[in-house]
Amino acid sequence: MTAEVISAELLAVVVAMVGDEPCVLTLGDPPPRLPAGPLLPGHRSLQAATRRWVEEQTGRRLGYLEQLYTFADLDRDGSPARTISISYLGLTTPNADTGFGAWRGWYSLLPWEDTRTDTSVLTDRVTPQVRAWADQQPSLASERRQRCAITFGLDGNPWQPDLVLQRYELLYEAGLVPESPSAWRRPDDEVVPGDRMVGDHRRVLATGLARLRAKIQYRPVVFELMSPEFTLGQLQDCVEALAGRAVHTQNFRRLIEQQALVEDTGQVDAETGGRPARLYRFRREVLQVRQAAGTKLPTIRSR
Amino acid sequence: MTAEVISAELLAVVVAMVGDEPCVLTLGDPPPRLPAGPLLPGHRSLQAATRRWVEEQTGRRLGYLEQLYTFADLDRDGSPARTISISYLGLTTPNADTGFGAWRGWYSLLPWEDTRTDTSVLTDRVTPQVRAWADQQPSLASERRQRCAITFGLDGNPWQPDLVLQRYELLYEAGLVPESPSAWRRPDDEVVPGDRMVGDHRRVLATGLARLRAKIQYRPVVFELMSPEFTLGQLQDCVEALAGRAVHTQNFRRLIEQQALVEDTGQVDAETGGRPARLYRFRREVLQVRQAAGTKLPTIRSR
DNA sequence: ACCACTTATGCTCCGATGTAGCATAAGTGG
DNA sequence: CCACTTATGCTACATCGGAGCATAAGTGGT
Repeated sequence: MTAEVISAELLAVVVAMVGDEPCVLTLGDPPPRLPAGPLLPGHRSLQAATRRWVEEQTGRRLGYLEQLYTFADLDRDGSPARTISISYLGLTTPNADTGFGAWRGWYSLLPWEDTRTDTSVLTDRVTPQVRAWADQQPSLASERRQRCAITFGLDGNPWQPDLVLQRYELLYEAGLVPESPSAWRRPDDEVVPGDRMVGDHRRVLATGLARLRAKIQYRPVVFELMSPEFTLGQLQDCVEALAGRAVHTQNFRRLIEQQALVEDTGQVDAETGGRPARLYRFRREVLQVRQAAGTKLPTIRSR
Repeated sequence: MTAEVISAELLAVVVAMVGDEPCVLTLGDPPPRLPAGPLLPGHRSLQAATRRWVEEQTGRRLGYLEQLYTFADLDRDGSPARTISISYLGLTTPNADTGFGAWRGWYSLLPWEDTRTDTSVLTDRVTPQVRAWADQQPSLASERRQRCAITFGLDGNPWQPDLVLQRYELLYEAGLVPESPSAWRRPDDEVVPGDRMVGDHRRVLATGLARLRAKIQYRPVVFELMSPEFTLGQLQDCVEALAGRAVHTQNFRRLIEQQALVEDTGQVDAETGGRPARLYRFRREVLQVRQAAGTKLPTIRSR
């Protein structure tokens, strides 16, 4: 009974805003994959190893980086040798975009998660399939219906943006994503829309998205995705893109201001298409003080 | 450049309430250690492996179990071969206590974290040492002072219960815990009180405690530590023990009731030493609905 | 029986916070 | 000059959270 021989791999979900779209850094295709690499003897720490691999494979330096989750189920891929995957979430800006790899929109990979303006993907392509799955097995129907209603916000339940992972897992279980074994060779129209990724990378992406959506509610991490100076409108767009939903503008501004998260630069951006907006800068000092207190976001406007 | 050969180990922080004391399951001594074991080929998943090892080593079945963090820094111990440690947080009740291992009070291991009634450890033994460390290097003093003030709630900053890990790490850096290399052979009175553990297990414990304190604020996990029926007073004691601080009783009750987390059993417990208390039962149904909404706790009574 | 003390429970006051909407400012392109 | 866009200021109102007062119903002691 000796310990299993194992190799460990680092997996990075690197997020940046490209225009109005939240994107993830991917390599190769099709299907695309996340930057990843094995843990080597020279690596000092897991975090350092992740930084190195991302830099080597994509030519990009990461700023913010936090550990996400460690996966090691036996059936992750077909192979008998087990790989432990330690995943990280990184945040950057797409500036100086000289690297390799492609910024791919989150919502091309998980389209049902974008409920900012158009919920037709959700209501037309996902919800019906999910409901059908629930009713498929009469003995489980009531339990499944409850679960669907909560994770997808059906039957009067609220849509909860940060249940990303629960939604993906339900779709996987239901065989509604092509990665699922039970979706083997299902035709495209019996499957939910959204580009697939290598292995379980789409699940890892969902884990990252879930974490990020949860985190922006209590830590000022949004600013890691902004350029040094920005208007409150841009900041709001960013938050809305991440959360996948619209926010009450006036309340958003008040909240940001009263928390003293930003300071006025005295400059204005006239390129807004409307009244020029003031430019602000993130007050990095608050990172010290706000270890716990965090950014609060106004809860979401009902439409 | 092949992948490093590695073994992976599961580490469990298993928590239960023994009387009024929150405890962690430990083995051996001195110094005590957390239940742990290598990942073996037969293990289906990391979580299953953790369950097995805990059961085998302590004779206890776990209920709630969630992944905490994965450690793999090169300098974790002296050895050149790297071990990846994947830590889990488990919650149980100490019922049917037939197993091996000892329930050891959190606060014998991290005494400064208990600010429920007596803060003398903190104010007499920890704060002065921490302050001294900050002032030790004039060039870093201002930065360090800020950090100390925030993590330990000095100079008007609020005490934040869930900064457990930050506090431990500061003490470690400052050489104020005997585990720290820079505390090598320091006499006991130049070190902060609290029993040490094997390796970095005390850091892992701090990670678990931090997670738990954060989590009880937004998920109804406290109930995993309660027996099936309990009074609101017992529930409050449990929360206070976990958070390490006192809570306003009336507000606590209001909060629990208005969230409909519990239901009245119709019975009473006359053993309270005062007016008999109603017995309640956790409404397991809410686990479904409350995936995100969570238990809110009233913030803390000022004394 | 009465008293001091303990825990349980009900209720109110008030300030902070969050939600929603109205109104105005200052640009753009026709 | 007008219609439209985005930015920004302000207010009314509901809800929530924090703190305290008051009462209920047990205990043990004299």
